Amino acid sequence: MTLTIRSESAASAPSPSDPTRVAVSTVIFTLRRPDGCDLPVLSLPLVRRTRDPYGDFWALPGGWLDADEELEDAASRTLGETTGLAASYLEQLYAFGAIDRSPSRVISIVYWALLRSDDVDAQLAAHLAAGDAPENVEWFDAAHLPTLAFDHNAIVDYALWRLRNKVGYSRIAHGFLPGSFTLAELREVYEAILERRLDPANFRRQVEGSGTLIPTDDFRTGSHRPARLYRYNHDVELSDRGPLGTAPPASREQSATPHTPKEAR
Amino acid sequence: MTLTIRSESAASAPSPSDPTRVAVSTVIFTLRRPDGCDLPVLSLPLVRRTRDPYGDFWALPGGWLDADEELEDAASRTLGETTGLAASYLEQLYAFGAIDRSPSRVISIVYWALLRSDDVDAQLAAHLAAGDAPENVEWFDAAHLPTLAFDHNAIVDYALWRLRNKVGYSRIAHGFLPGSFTLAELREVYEAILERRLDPANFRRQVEGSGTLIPTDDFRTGSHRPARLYRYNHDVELSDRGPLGTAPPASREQSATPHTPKEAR
DNA sequence: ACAAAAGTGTTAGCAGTACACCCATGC
DNA sequence: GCATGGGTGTACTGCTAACACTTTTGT
Repeated sequence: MTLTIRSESAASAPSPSDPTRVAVSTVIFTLRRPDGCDLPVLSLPLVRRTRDPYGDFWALPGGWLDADEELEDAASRTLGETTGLAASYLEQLYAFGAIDRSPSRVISIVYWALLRSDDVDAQLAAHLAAGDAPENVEWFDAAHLPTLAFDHNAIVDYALWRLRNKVGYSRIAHGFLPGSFTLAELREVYEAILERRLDPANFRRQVEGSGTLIPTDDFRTGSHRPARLYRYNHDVELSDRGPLGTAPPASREQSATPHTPKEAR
Repeated sequence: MTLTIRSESAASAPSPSDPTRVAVSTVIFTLRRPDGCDLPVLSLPLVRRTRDPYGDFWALPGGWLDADEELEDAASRTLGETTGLAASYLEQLYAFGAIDRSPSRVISIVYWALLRSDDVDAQLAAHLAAGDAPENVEWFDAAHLPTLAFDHNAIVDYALWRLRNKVGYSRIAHGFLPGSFTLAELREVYEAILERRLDPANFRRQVEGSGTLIPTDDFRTGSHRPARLYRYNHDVELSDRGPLGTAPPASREQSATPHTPKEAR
């Protein structure tokens, strides 16, 4: 007698009444400088839920996965709908599917993203000027979140852990910055993420020696001695995500191109 | 005018005719010593598909996610159905959901697992003795796979990358070994995974200094000078998976407890 | 002139590597 | 005895942390 083993989708499909649904959510990080404070802090946008379950709770931006939509596109879409911006970095975080995380069975495929600080500031200023700020979206300090809907607190914790880890062996810190920046600005990003001061001298040597930065001929002036501006060297792509790194939709375009926010339907 | 932004499951559920289905597959690694060869090689079990799409192709073990089944349980279940064993290590790898990866939309949440070599050898010997070896399951050398069904070749590549990475900063190598083992056996595991020889002297110092091993009073005899047996120190759990590390089902029980393979239905 | 940030130099310590060497056992 | 793997000692190298120091600007 021999075993008969099933492989994926070899057997009949699940019954159509299967209530398992797939959602895509995104933990969106940026760095914001609180008025008066010297060090920027990690912030993320949250959406206030309008109905049960968890009505009135804050939740991660997200939505149901469209049948003909790539996972990463769904993350980009909801990110754009929430912030009106395009991410400078986007990566899958984890698939959360515990049975009890929602009254009905929901599999959430969660992404995490970075937004350039200047993009965010510009968008907020524009909303302020036009008076059309979305009223159910708010930016929160990542270190002081309220109780969120579902398991979203745990999800943010995990995303923070990944960010802090990844900043050590990859160059994602550039995701918060515009095309050119000073070493002090880059160091400030690292300090905000890692929550500790770094030696300017050693930081300079490390990052200069890594070959990931190209010095420009421009300088940032304004206070004290002018600082040279650098830009990211796109030639060196370290194998951050292994074989997945370059394979998926290489939408490594311009992060400066803001989405057109979809207005209320 | 204000934007109305949806958060996950705030809006109405997708139409019930939505054909998106969720599957769970697992890349299962073990180390097998090819007859005569001195160095063990990474191997994984594959399942031959019996129907289209990709009929007769080899594929990763997996199946549809049951509505009332945790993701990790689904991985354990199909792993047990395929091998008759329980994994010594199990972790989520990635959620693959490209639209064109299957004729119908399938989201595959893929796990990766380790099996103890001695468990696998015992199971194979038992099947040989009883003559009930499953005919549609076969072990393949991870370095020389045929063309697999769906995107499973890319998935295995990614799993291999994760394994090779993780062996550097965590102690998953023990997942291949029984409760007690010599340093040479542990080193052999590292050498097989990393595909390069390691200096025995330096390897000893590194692993002894890490505090992850506890020396026992037993020795492995048989050839030349007896070698001390060590066992894994379960007290030191390095934060492999961050906040997710200890939270999920802490089924860190005995890997020696083999599943009862479910026979053909 | 002075404060403050940009940028350079120097040193100590630590981890990884290479390799020479002794120890204990089976044959 | 001798081959073989177990186990120890030691020197070298490269990276990091710490910190003294020079340079260049705004005020």
